[in-house]
Amino acid sequence: MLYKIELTDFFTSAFSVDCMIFGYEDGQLKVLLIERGVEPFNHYWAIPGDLVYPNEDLPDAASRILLELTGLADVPMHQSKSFGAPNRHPQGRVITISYFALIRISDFEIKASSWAEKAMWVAVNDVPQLAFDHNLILDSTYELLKQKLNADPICFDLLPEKFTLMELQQLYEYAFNTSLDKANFRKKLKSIPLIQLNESQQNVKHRPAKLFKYDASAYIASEKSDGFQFNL
Amino acid sequence: MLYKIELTDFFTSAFSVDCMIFGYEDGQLKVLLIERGVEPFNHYWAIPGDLVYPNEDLPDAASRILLELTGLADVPMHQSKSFGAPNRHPQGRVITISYFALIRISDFEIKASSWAEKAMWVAVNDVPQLAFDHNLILDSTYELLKQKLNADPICFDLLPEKFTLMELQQLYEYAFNTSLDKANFRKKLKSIPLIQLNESQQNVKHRPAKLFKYDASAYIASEKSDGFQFNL
DNA sequence: TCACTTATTGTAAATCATACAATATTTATT
DNA sequence: AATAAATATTGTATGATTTACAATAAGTGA
Repeated sequence: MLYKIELTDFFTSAFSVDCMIFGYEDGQLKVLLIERGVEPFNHYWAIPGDLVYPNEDLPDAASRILLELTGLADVPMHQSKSFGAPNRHPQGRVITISYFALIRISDFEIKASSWAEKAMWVAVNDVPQLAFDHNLILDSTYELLKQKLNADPICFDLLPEKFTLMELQQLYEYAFNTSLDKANFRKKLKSIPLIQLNESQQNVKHRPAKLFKYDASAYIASEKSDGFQFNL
Repeated sequence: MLYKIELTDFFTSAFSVDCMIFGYEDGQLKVLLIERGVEPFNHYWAIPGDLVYPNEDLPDAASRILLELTGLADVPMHQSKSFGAPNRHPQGRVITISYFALIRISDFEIKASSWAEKAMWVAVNDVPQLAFDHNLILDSTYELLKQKLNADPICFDLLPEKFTLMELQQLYEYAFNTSLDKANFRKKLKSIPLIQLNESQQNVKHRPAKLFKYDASAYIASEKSDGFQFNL
């Protein structure tokens, strides 16, 4: 490390990055939280985050947090809102830039980093009171995530590589707290390039569903509207 | 002022707010830029911005910039992205949180604040090379603005209070660089509460169009979808 | 009054959304 | 092996929305 950093240097004014890690498991959209072990807000659950290093770009700081906690690298980071109310941190002025990442829970185990022992997946509809203004950050980020789920094919980052159409539908049903018609949902999916595999679900006690893969390159190739839509 | 602030205090690490002020005039969507009078980037055009004061919340800083430059208060501020590349500011680590506001150009004159003498409205499609990473900031904010123009009825913040449907259409045509069918555009507008006034355009050398007002309270009353749409 | 220009409304075809029904395919049970 | 149960998958009819284009209306200026 090139810099010797004292806490007192940060706490005249500092910036942090908070990183919400979303995953999908057991039919629920979940976010990875950690239990704080120090004051302030000792023993509160919180969004993982850290101060930004002097020579570190913001997305790099967010990726670092993700890596330390999950061991995952090369995951796209989505910037969410920034928060800077003067008293949001009791010990000084800290502005935080929030990010979120979507990962496949099955792809990894929570890593044994310093915080990671106290990490927990929590369903987004079941989040407790968090440290600082973290409920505010999480709520507004969840709203942004929902917007992006409607606008971009990022749902596939949450699902296993091979998934059934029903799993895809249930992800949307959970995220938007709604219920969708199976037949009509499949018709909407026709606008998205999915590859049907010659494989089926295993170990279900009924007719198994076909597995599908998302064809990202085909999606990129088909240039999307990008223009006027007007859904006021 | 409660705080004595030295530049050297800010420039170990500091946060700033940049505030893009959009207006609509002469059929063009424009943004208010200022010419810098100091190094670095002396004589470059830039997005108006300032360091955030120690006890100031971020939207307040953005509103302060808007007020100083235009004399307008109580204008909703929309948060855009934050930028923090380590070398984006040659004199130190400055993370900026960007905001934008939509105003009616006709409502005001540029105020004679310290910067304001060098302020200029520039069409968003005709922005020169700017100081720092301000082109990046402006481009990503314009994208965000377009998204919001499709999702929320904020277009009316740009138009005069009384406007013709053709003016509204031309705003969208300019913003999305497209051309729209007049008849079909009006059908889309049926989903938005507009009040037709008993007034018409003045001083045009052809049949004058009827003037309309936007009925914001009626829009709020009609709860909007908020849910699943899926425009992938 | 008439030509001109733009505003405004209308209409038919195509496309998409919705609700629901029907069929298909597998597992579990007899 | 036949059948029931459960879910997957496809189909269809209706209505709503979008689209392209045409027709009509209502001002201005000569």
